[in-house]
Amino acid sequence: MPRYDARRIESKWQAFWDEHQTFRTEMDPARPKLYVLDMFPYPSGDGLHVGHPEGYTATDIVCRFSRMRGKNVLHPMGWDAFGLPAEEHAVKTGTHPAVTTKKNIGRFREQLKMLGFSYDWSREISTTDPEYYRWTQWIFLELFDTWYDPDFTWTGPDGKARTGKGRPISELPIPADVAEQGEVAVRRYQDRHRLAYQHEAPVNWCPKLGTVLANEEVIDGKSEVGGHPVERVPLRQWMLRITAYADRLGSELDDLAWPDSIKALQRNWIGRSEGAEVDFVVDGRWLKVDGQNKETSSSSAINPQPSTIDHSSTFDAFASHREANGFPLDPEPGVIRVYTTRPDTLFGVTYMVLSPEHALVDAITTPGQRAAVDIYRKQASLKSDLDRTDLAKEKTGVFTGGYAINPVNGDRIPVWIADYVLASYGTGAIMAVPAHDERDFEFAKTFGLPIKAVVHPTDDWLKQQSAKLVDWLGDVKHTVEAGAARVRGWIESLPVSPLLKQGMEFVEKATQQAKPSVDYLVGAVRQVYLDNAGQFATAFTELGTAINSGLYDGLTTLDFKAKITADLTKKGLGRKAVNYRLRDWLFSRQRYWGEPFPIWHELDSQGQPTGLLRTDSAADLPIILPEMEDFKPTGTPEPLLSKAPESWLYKTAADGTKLKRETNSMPQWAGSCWYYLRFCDPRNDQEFLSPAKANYWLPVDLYIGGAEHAVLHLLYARFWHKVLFDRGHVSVPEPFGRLVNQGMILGEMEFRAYQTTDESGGYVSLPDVKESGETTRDGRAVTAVKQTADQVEKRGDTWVLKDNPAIVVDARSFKMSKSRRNVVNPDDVVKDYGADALRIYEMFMGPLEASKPWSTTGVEGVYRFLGRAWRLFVDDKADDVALSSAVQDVPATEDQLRILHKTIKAVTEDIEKLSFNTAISRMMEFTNEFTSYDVRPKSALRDFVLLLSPFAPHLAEELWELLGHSRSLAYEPWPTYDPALLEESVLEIPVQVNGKVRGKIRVAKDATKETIITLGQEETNVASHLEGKTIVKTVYVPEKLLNFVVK
RNA sequence: GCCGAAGUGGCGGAAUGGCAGACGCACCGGAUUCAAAAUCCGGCGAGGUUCACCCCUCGUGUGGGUUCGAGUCCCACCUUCGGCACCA
Repeated sequence: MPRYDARRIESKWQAFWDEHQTFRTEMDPARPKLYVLDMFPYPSGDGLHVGHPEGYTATDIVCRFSRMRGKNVLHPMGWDAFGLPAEEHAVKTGTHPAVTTKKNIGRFREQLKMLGFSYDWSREISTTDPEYYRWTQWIFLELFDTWYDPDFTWTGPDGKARTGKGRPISELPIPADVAEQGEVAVRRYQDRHRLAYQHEAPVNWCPKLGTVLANEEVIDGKSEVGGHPVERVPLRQWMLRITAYADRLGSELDDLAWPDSIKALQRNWIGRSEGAEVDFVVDGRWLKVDGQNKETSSSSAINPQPSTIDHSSTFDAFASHREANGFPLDPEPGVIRVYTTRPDTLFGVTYMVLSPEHALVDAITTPGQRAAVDIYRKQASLKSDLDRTDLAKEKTGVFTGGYAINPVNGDRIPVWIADYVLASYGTGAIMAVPAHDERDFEFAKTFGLPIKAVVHPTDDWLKQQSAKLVDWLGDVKHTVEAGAARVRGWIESLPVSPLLKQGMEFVEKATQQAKPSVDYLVGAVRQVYLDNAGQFATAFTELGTAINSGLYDGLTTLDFKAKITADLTKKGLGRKAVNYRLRDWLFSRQRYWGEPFPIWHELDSQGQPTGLLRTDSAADLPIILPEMEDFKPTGTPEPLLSKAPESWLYKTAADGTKLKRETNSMPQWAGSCWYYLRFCDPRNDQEFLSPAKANYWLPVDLYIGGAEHAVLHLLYARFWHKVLFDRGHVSVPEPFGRLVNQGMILGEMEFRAYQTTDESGGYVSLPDVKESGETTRDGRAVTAVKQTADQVEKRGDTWVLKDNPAIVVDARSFKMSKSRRNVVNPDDVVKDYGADALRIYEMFMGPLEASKPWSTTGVEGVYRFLGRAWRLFVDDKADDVALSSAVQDVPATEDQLRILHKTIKAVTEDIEKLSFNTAISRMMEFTNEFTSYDVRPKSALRDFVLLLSPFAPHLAEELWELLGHSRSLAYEPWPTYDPALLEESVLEIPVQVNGKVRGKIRVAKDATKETIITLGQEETNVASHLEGKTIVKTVYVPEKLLNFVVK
């Protein structure tokens, strides 16, 4: 009984592919290449998840298809194997992370082979392999050896002209005053300019656990394990200067064949904004001595005497100095530099805010305010980023007592500190324009600061603000005849704000003169706005026309911005500036299981670091992780590697300098940033990648993976790639030409009814349950109880309990998770239905990019399809596996050829579009049709096997062998279709009357339009709809449709 | 709040502006079988009408619009999901 036996067939062909190295790939300049890549998996101890095979099957189909179309396909797989879980396992059990990792990789590899993916396994790599991380360290040295020259113009090997380039540190110009100070000063100067540099940055230190935590281990300010409080403590860190590349990372997205949504996500993350930097001199802090500016003495700063200082002369001195000397690279002491995207609102500045960490805070604070300022700064420093944003929406801040001078009009502006201004963005200081910025508006309202409108709002905005007035306009119109008194009474009856009241009074006046209209209302609201913009609920932050801005009045926002930026530049008081939301990349971790840095710290005679660095040479690489047995945290924020053996930690250089090794390790991103490069040349022990292979294989033509990597991994990899590009190691500017994000596979649909937890245990309808799902709207605790599909039914748009239709239940699919116990294990699916069924099911579920819920019965459906395909060839009632007698060497009939060629066309085009679900349904249709034939031409079935092979490769190879072939079909030419065979000799044309189908006619393919129209009119049902009407127009779409328009 | 994606039968989904619901699941009926499983054949949006075939009305989140014709294009809105969130 040779039923379709997936297990037998699949293990047979997996062994065959392994033995014959069917998918081994070599570079071949004579053939076109295709590089198809899956996102690098982390080999977790849980093994493969059903989400993995989704993207992997998609790429595998493309690869198998492309090989058959003559492409030289690179399709590799490897392991992103450094990372926390293996290390945590080591802390718990003492098992070395390398051991755990090796075991997990073994399991993953076995599972992937079980699914029949056509990887070139000879290229397998793991980031944890010293022969791999040797080159990760080498790339770090390249980053360390590079500085970014933003003004360098050049044309790359891609033929595109660029401004800005990563250049060798040896080419960094050293300013004369630095050079004068000697070699140490020069080295420190260079270190400040490298793409890899050191910086004090906060880490998540958890005193209770005695360890530093990664960001993903911190949830809501508490440790993920144990829920202990986490502190932010500053620690010396390695940073990568990704911000230098922010502009190119943004602009070079344009040419990539990536989903627009992912591009938008990256642009959003980079967050480029254009504006201006403007300098405000602090009142009383500018003294001109002998033509040179000099800060007033610190004593006068502490004891300023505003009464004796003529602040206009402060500003005059400052302004004339700037007029002569221009805008300096860094502001002078006593000058606050702000960044703004709205320089057109400079006339509306009513206060300024420094971030609590700003360097000028101390100097500017007056004695009277010092205590308050110090307390506030202390509080701000204890708050985590989270406290500063989510939890604390209320604006807080303290006045410093100091003032600065507005450069456009000489106004004296109070300077505050507040934590809504971030030290790490822009210049860490802002000019506040409460009338036209939402945050400033809230702050000003909280602290009673003036709000001065300098942009005339649009009518649309005024209308919106007066939405209630506009709504009532209709009533006003109707009541106007009744007289102003009645309007007045009506106004009095409303719960009005001062704004409304004033607006209404205006309306009332208007009604006495003419018919009221929206224009009157807008006029009223405008009047109120100009009178006091602070009365409104929100600030006007859109573009408008300048008011209260001196000579600039009447300019549009855009014109104003351009003009004032130019004017400020001329006076040396400001300049155009660009800022990014993107921050530099914190590149070090305090962990064991990561790549060691190839860096040494010089020590002085006391054994203390001098701050000077040395690197290992490329020849010293790899720097192997030290052997350690104890992976317990150090108990301090010190990295775990500081517990490494002395011999690993220390050495003495040839010149006698004592050196200590860097004890931070690299983050998991490091290895996954460049693995796609190594796959091109995985065993090269001379270079990270040979230029010939790079030129042949790069870029990756198709990259498929989950959207969770849409921002970080893809941005980091692009950044490294661009540095390697600038340094001449790769010749294409972008790593991934085409990117596709697979959607998430959710658990099976669940129905859940809510029940109260008290003894009554009554059901509660879904709308009565709070969004948290824990209590009802009136506060009773509830719990969700799973219902089976036959306990519920659909009523209208909602699902309800069959027994109690008043109770609406929750019907949805959830993300698969261990805690929810809805995880589907691919091993089980393969055991029950086979790898081919799993592959086809995952592709048949829906569009690749969409999220979709798992369905076990759906797997059974495609399994049945494979059984049908099998029985197309094999008589399952025979004793042996042999071709069915229905399969014969006869020519295919016209109908059969048409079906076959339609299928070839559809499947080919669908694979090209990555529309696998529709390709599969076309093959199902073919199978259904051919099942009904008692005689099945071998030639047609042969082509069908080839079409099926990318989707169900095991079954296809087996059938191919049954058809009498001795070689694998992996490199058989892909079937082609003959357009002439697609056409039917008789067409069926739907006939519409006024756009509604009223009948169908069958006509010969070559029938004339006239014949078709006549036949259409004669069709019985059509004729009945035409009766008594006049045809005013006849629309005929050739071979598609006929439509009569009648009256 | 901002940005992005998506709303089509009981379910997953299909449809270059041209017959809405291909294909699959579930369900129903029939054949085969001693019986069942498996398999094969057929039906399957809602309502009306009809012995039946037919035919009619409604129907792609809501409301408008463009068009001979809209799931598809335009405008406004609602809901769900994902991302960002004091970025000046």
